[in-house]
Formats: sequence, structure tokens, C-alpha cells
Amino acid sequence: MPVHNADIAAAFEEIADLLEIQGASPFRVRAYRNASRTVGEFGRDIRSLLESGESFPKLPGIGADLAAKIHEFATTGKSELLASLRAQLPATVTTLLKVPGLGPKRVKMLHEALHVDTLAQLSAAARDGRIRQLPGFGEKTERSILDAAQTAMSRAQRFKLPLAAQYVEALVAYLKAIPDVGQVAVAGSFRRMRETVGDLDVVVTATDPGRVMAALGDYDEVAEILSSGPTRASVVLRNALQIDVRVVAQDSYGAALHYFTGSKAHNIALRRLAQARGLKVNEYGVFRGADRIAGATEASVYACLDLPFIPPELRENRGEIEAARAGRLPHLIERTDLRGDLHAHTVASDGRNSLAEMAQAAKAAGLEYLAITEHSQRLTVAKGLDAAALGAHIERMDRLNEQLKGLTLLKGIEVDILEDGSLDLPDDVLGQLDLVVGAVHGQFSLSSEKQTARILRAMNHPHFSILAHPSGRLLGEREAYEVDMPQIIREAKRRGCFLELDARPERLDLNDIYCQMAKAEGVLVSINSDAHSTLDFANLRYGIGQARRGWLEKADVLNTRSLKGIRPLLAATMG
DNA sequence: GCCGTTTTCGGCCCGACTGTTTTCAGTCG
Repeated sequence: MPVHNADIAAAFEEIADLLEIQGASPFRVRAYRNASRTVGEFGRDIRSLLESGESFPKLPGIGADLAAKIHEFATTGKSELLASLRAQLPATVTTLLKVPGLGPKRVKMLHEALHVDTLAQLSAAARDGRIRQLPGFGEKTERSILDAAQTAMSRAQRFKLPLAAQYVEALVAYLKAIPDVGQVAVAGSFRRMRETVGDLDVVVTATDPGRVMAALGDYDEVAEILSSGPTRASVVLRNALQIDVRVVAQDSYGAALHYFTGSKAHNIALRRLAQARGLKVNEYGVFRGADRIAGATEASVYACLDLPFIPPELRENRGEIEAARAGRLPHLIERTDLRGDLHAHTVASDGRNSLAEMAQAAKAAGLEYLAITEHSQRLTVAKGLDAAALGAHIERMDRLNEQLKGLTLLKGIEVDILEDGSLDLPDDVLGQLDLVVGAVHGQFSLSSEKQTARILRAMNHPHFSILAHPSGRLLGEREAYEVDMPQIIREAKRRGCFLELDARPERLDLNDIYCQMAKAEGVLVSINSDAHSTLDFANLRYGIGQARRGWLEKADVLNTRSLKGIRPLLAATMG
């Protein structure tokens, strides 16, 4: 069985869990968790890298020992350490750590005293009243464990950005209306524009925190209050979205916003930096001894560490602190930098609006050109166009272009990449277009070798401009197909074609890591709405968010070019 | 287990909330 980076990451995560339950050094545990994250985010497939004879690069937090364990797992699919840990503790105990309220100490106690190793055994023990008899446990703890165990499966969901946005914007408006409330800001992974969010963090400034806490409890969307103190509360909305609210004084606003924006890894790295300078950073500010020297704004917090403001999307401890220190932070792309959109549908295939309506909406979204890219004939469920239908569509677009003011339609197609890597329409038909967007819409489960070869062959077709949604993932529904993305990126560079970042919130494909890799290779990324209705241009903001997470600047993005600037770039891909 | 403008050994981010243990450990973010 081929070993993927995700398998190595999962093994290290399990090692960390098991070590933690055993009571190992928290720092040793952290080392494995860090390594898990580093491996999971590493852009290249480690197994094939090692097989090709390349040496494994030095990565932060991975020393000789962990590097050897990565090598061991990547080449054999096994880990001696993991095997020995599993021999000492049943592997299922790690699932208990996922239960809110249970950490390593309690799981160890439950395992040793009650032989509880599974969620089912946990529920049974709680129902029988056996848990309350353990030292450190009581009746309330037992009851909350029972509740948590029973919802542990269902609540492990993450939310896509537009849904989270809808709920949090309503809550922000509600909180802002409370008297004495100053600022209300959404922090956390939502502010960092992660592709999905597990919960929402809201920072509020107010003179009377108790009033905010009380008002939050009265919010009519709140289904459950998980915890509530003088300045901090966690609630669950009726749609199961968890919201953590923190109230601070105005002069701590920047420090609190920074703290609750995270990421955790970024915060830890920043605090270590502070510590080395004899400073302490917490959610109230930056302190030298007892003196608070900053905290009202995020910029003031960074300034104490001689750093410029770091945009939230970069705060993942993936090199942004080093870049900031060296004055090499990217000037990240913004929504207003987009001049056009190169992937959209109309009623001619599976869209909901007409050509004219889509053109109007694109113009209203501030764009000066829009490529219409209907599906091709093989995709019958989406009413894909054959050669004759596309010919008629081209004529309609030509006619409409004569009338349009301030927006130009580019003539394209989202052509299916067939299983053998050929394209779903004849060359002479594709050759009439301004651009060809190629996409995989079926045969998702080919081997990585076959899938990669299929896509590479398509990209080398004489008419091929952009590879659409390159990994094929649908967040929460379908994993990305197996494919050698670094090789595809290198081939795009050689071939001179482009990669899409599909801005639909369920796709966000390319992801941040591969955006960064494309940038490093000098491959332009096209941030496209893949709009199927006039409303979908609003999704471009999520594409911008993902691009910013991938360190992309205006120059790295194809469709920041003017119409005049982009025409020769597209023409060069069309033979 | 990692790492070095305090260090190759001895550190490793910091504070709120809960429940239960009457002074704080465990968990969480």
C-alpha cells in the first residue's frame, strides 16, 4: 500500500496521543504533533521523493530522530514506536481524547481504573455511575461526559465559509447593538480564511463585560451555553456552530484580536520571540515585567518585536515570521486587483442565467472581462455542448460583445479531460476559442500515475490554457483524487499554461499549499468564480482568501492583467 | 524530541473556566 504524507501525519498524531495518555513529556508530545502538521503540509509526496533518491530536506522541528521515523514510515508503512505503543495501550483510547472535557490524564484514569477504551464503553460507564467514583471526577463531570460521548460523532463537523459568514455576521450585528460595546471583530480561522471553520471566535471591547455575557445568553440563535465566565463564553448555535466570545478593554483590543486570530502555531512562535527579548505577550498586551508596553492594535504588538503587521491569512507559522523579520512579506493580492474572471457558465449548459445577465453581473462585480466556459458534450448531466452547439454559442457571444459596454466576453469552454487524456471536442473546434479550460469530471479513482499522466497529456494538447479545479476535491464530500501535483505544476511551467484557483467555497482548489508551490515555480494562477449564476461572483472573495493564504501577490495571478494584457498570454496557450 | 544573540543542557506560550481537591489540576483555545 502506498504511503502518503497524510498517513505519516496520522501516525505521528496517534503516537502523540498515545504518548500523552502514557504521561510522556508534554514537549516530546508536542514534537510529534508539530511533525504531524509539518508533514501534512509538506507539498511534495515524501515517499516518491525518497524513492527518487533525493535527500529529505531539513524541516523546522524535525531533527535526526523524527527524520529517521519519517523515513521508516514512508518506506515501510510501519513505525516501530507506534507498534510498541499500541501494544501497551489499545489504539481506540485515542478516540476518547476527541470527547470534549476528556484530556490525557482523565483518559489514562478511565483506561486504568475502569478499562474504558471506546466511546461505547465510556457511555456505559457513565450511565452506570462508575465514573463519578473515580478521584477527581464527580457527578457533574460524569453527566457532561455522557452527553459529550453521545454527541462526539455528530458534532465533529466543520463549516464552509459562506455558512459561517452568514451566522457570524448576524451575531456581530447583534453584539454591536449592545450599549457600551465598542468594537466587535471575528478572529480565529475565519479571519485567517481557512477553507473551513470548526468554530468562530469573536472579540468584543466593552466597559461592562457582564452585560455582553448576559446578552449573548439571550441571543435567540443560542441552543446551548457550554461555558460562561466574567469575560469569556462558549455557546452553540441551533445549527451546531460553536461560538467563543471574549470581552476585553479597548486598550487590549489589538492583543486580544491577535491572540484569538491565531493560529496557535503562529502565536507560540511569536511568544518565543518575545520571551527571547525579555517580553511577555498575552491577550492583554505586550509586557516588560509589569509594564504594559503595547496592545491597543495588532500593529503595536508586532512593532514591539520589530516586526511589520503580518496579514491574518499568513499566520500559520509557515515562514511568515522569518519573512517579516527579513522585510520580505508578500504584498498580498486583494479582491480589487482582479480584472476579469475566466470560468463561468450560463443556461446554455448548467448555469442558471443568460449570457447577458452574467455579463451584467460580472460588470457589476467590477470586472472588465468574463470568459464563458460551458461544459463539453461528454458531461450530459450538465447539458454539455457539442461542436454544433458551441458554434452557435460562439455566434451569440460575438453578437452580444458588439452591444456590451465596459465588459468583454471571452469565448471559452470547460472541456472534459477524458480518461486517456484527450479532450472532449475536436482540435479545430477548440481552435476557434480565446481560451480552453480543461477539467477532470470523472474517473476520480485512477492510480496517481495514471491520473497524473492523463492530466499531463491534456495539458500538452495544442489548445490548452487553464487546468480547472486541479485536485477535484469537494470539501466535506469528496477527497482530492490521487495525483502528483508538483509534477503538474512543473509541467504547467514548461508548457506555459495556467492553473485555476476555483473560488467556489466547496472547492477552493488549488489549495493554499499548492498556490505557494505554483508561485515558487513561476506558474500563474487564475482565480475564477466558476459561476453558475449571477450571485456566484460573490464567491471570488473566498478565492482571494485562499490565494492570500498561498502568499500570492497581484503579479502571481493571471486575471489581474487587463484585457489587453491577458489576450497575448491566452493566445500563447492556443497554439 | 528539538534547539541555541542567555544555552550543546535545560529550557520549551499563556491565561480563562470548570469542577471538585478547601488551594488547584485538568482541559481548552
